[in-house]
Amino acid sequence: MTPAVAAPPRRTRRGSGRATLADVARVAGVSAQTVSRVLNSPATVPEATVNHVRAAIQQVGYVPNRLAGGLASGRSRLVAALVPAIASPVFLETLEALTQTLAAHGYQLMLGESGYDDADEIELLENLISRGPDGIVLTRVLESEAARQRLARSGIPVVESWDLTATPVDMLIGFSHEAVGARVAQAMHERGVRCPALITGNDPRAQRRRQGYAEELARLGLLVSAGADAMARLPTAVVNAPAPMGSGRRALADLLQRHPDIDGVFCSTDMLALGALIEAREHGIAVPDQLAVVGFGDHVLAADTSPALTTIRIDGRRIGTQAAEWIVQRAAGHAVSARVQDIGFELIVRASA
Amino acid sequence: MTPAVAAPPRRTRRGSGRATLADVARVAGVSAQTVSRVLNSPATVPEATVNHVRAAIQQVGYVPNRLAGGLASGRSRLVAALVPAIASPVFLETLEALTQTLAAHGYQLMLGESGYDDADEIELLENLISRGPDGIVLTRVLESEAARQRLARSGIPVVESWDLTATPVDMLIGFSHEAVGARVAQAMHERGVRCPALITGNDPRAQRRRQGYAEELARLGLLVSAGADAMARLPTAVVNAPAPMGSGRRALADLLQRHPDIDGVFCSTDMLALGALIEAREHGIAVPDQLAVVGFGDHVLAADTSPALTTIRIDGRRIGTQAAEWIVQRAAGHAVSARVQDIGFELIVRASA
DNA sequence: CTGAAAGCGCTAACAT
DNA sequence: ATGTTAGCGCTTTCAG
Repeated sequence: MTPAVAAPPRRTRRGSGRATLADVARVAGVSAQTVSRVLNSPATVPEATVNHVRAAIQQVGYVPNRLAGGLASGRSRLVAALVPAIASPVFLETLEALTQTLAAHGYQLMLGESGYDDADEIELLENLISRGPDGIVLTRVLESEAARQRLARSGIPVVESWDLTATPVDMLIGFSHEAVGARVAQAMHERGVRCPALITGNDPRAQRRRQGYAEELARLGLLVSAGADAMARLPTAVVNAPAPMGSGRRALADLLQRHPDIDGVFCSTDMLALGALIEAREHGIAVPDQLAVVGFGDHVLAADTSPALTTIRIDGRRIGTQAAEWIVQRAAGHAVSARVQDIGFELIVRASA
Repeated sequence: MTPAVAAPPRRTRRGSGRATLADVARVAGVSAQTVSRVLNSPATVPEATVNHVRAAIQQVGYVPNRLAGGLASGRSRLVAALVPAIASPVFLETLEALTQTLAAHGYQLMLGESGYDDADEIELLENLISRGPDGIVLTRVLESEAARQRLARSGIPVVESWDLTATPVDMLIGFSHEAVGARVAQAMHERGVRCPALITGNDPRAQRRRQGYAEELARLGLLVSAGADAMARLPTAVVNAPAPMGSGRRALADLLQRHPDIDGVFCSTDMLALGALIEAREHGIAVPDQLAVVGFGDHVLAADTSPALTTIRIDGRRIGTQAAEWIVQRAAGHAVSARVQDIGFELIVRASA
């Protein structure tokens, strides 16, 4: 009897049970490396080998583990998106275009919700960064300096969007909210509105539209009351964002009471504008003849209200598509041609103004 | 001169440049394992060590790499959600609750868009699975057998939702679409509707609501035309899903032409119901006196239309929260108490019916 | 064109 | 209570 030789202590950690590259390699009779090449750069492998390996992949039902791939390559093919509120419809087109474009390139979207305050923003960013995303898309510009620095330091490609700023962290695609306000002011003027008013949410970007609107109205001589500060002279109702339709109704009722002679109102979202339309009808005020109403966002309902809503349209899909393409390019090591893009906006003239 | 000894070939691969566990360990003068424990199970480490290590973490600005952690532990703390269409508002509350609940447990959501056809479903699932999610949430039940098997085989916890089925892949939370239809039929009956009609999308679940509605109406003796097939006897307009409001307007116009005497209409979405409300007004038909209108979904606008919309409310947030909790429990190795949950629905009676 | 070795950053298993 | 070792499954690097 041969003396029993103690087997070396075996630390066993069994894997997931799923087939691995090595399993495929064994079946195909090649090295793991070759299988990896077939998967990632088939052009560098002879066609016969490619086919042979692909058959083995099928046979063992291999699904790559991209966590492992990401760890080894430093490219996770994951992109993080941060939105203020998922349930808000504004960014849906952007999210959708982002997801679709990323998917077309083999990337996957991770979704984070930041809320409207900056409080936990850093923590959330940290959490997303810990997943090693190849890019981060924000549907706003970063305001907190801490968050800006944190992101800049991370070296991860960042796209800020839905706004413009002189100091983007990295890439930027959006439009000028001040210009939107000014454009609506001009439209009011062209329509012959004499006493324009405003219903607006209290979020920073709506406030910037408010400013552009008030200043352009002042320039056009459409602010009747006296004073240097255009915003103070404009009949205005401010509501909490995100504002439901009911807020628009109450806001218009309030405005009409305080300023019975208003004959035009710019609403900072279509939702508010819908409320205004309904409230106007209740008051027997004809839209657009007695009151011109302009919204913002070109909500799906805007074309179907009666009267149909005149509004500002932003190409949210384009923002998502461009953000995705920038990030994919960067991840592929290519430089991005333009890092800042102003996509403007469009005034959609319908019946309400 | 000492003979030059060839240095052993050095395969160098520099990492990301970010601080690692080992860096923290070096600074703190402990092993990497201890740092890991401080991060993942601080209760097992003396407080003094915890504080000491935390200071080192701060000092080097360490952010864990969860790709690596996920690979090593087999738990990615990533959950995949698959929705038919991101831009559709129906699942937003669910998505939001899901994201929030997962975030509270340190998990992150990956979002996938399946479209309304099953074509690329498997491919998309494969893609998500390759990321090693700790769970998959579907806002539907899986219909394709291939996809069901694929998921069952994967061993990943799966939650199907927004529907019920006798054969869930794994966990299930939803409600009966047939029961919704039947409940609306009863409501029509209680209101004294004599000639009920239907405007419906052509998606499978709307069709099941249609069936429940038609059968209950037949039982109540509210289908005037003769025949055995309840669905065939119900005045119905079918539109393509996802249906915009305009489809509802056209559908009602069409119905009124074909069946001038209808006095109640169930719309398979609130969006269609809004269109019906508007079209009724154009025709000078009083809602609810001449025409009762019931929607589905309790859209944010439903309470603010005039007249306010009677509709069916589904607790989408609850679905998201429960799905997240189930998956987190499973990932923690706990068994889940109930694998199937019927959350029912609520008829919200407002002015339109 | 193909393969072997090394290592991505972390955690599980074992040992002290 | 803490450390050591051996992977997780893949890709990069280098050698043929």
